[in-house]
Amino acid sequence: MKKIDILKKLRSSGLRPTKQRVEIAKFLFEREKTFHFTVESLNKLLIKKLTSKIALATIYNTVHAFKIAGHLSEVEVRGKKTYFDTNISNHHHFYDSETAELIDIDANDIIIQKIPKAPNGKKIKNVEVFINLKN
Amino acid sequence: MKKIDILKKLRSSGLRPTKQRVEIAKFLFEREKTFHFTVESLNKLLIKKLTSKIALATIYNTVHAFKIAGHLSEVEVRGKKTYFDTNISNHHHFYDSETAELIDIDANDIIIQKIPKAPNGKKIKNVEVFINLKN
DNA sequence: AATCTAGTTTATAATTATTCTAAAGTGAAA
DNA sequence: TTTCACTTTAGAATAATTATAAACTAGATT
Ligand SMILES: [Mn+2]
Ligand SMILES: [Mn+2]
Ligand SMILES: [Zn+2]
Ligand SMILES: [Zn+2]
Repeated sequence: MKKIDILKKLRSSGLRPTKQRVEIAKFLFEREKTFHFTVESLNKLLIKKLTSKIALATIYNTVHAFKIAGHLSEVEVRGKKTYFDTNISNHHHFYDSETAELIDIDANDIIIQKIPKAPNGKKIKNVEVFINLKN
Repeated sequence: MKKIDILKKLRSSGLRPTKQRVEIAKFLFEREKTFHFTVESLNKLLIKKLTSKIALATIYNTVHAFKIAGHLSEVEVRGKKTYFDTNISNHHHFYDSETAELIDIDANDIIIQKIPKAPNGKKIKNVEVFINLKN
């Protein structure tokens, strides 16, 4: 992912490209594979990577803006912390509760044959499949 | 659900049948249909139904004990509060974010035709399907 | 370049769901 | 009745998140 794309992600999220935001955006989006994280885990990784630390509030604000702009999605995981996902396409997850780790499942790797119709007056927005793992 | 079953639920959860616990258990389990709730919503309903109010800590403790004993299950819903479910069988949910309401889907009403195999050394514990609704 | 200003970062406070604590209450058994 | 382990309860503690407000910065304007 090029610098110009990083700047585009920031601007399309209504964020001016400050030093902190560029660091966060580069860390999130300059990678090949999906990245699943909580604000806490992201913060720890940023501390390891950077020389100066970024205030938690800035990380919360930036992540939130990316989520609103659709550059990050939120994954519902049992527990108190919110999980975010750099994969914003429609997809599913394995969840390994031993390691608290999420693993992507491509939408095409799950085929649902039968599904009930939505309740009266409602439509289906999306279908999320969550596969819990054990050892 | 008979009084004897209520007492059985309490005892099998390691709880002595006190006045408060019996009230909570009757409210949760003496009903035909599935009941989805948060501790906050349960508390509000109990206040309406009962003359004396039960301490929040008692509600938390009792619900937690029922969950540990397997008499309640926990449903993962986007948001900060924990949702509980009197339906402890394997099943799925519609979620209406407008009303913050869960609706049960019988396990037999969803058939998954294709599913990826679990990662190395792991097995599938269970599969949860969550269908988000819109208007 | 110096100035200006809206937007930003940060430390800290506030909020909220949940859990903990410790003091007072209860009830079955001795 | 007395006892004592178990309970309830109000309030304190905790943890994730959001809000606040003062100091700072990036760009735009002179
Ligand atoms: Mn969660
Ligand atoms: Mn949740
Ligand atoms: Zn994902
Ligand atoms: Zn249910």
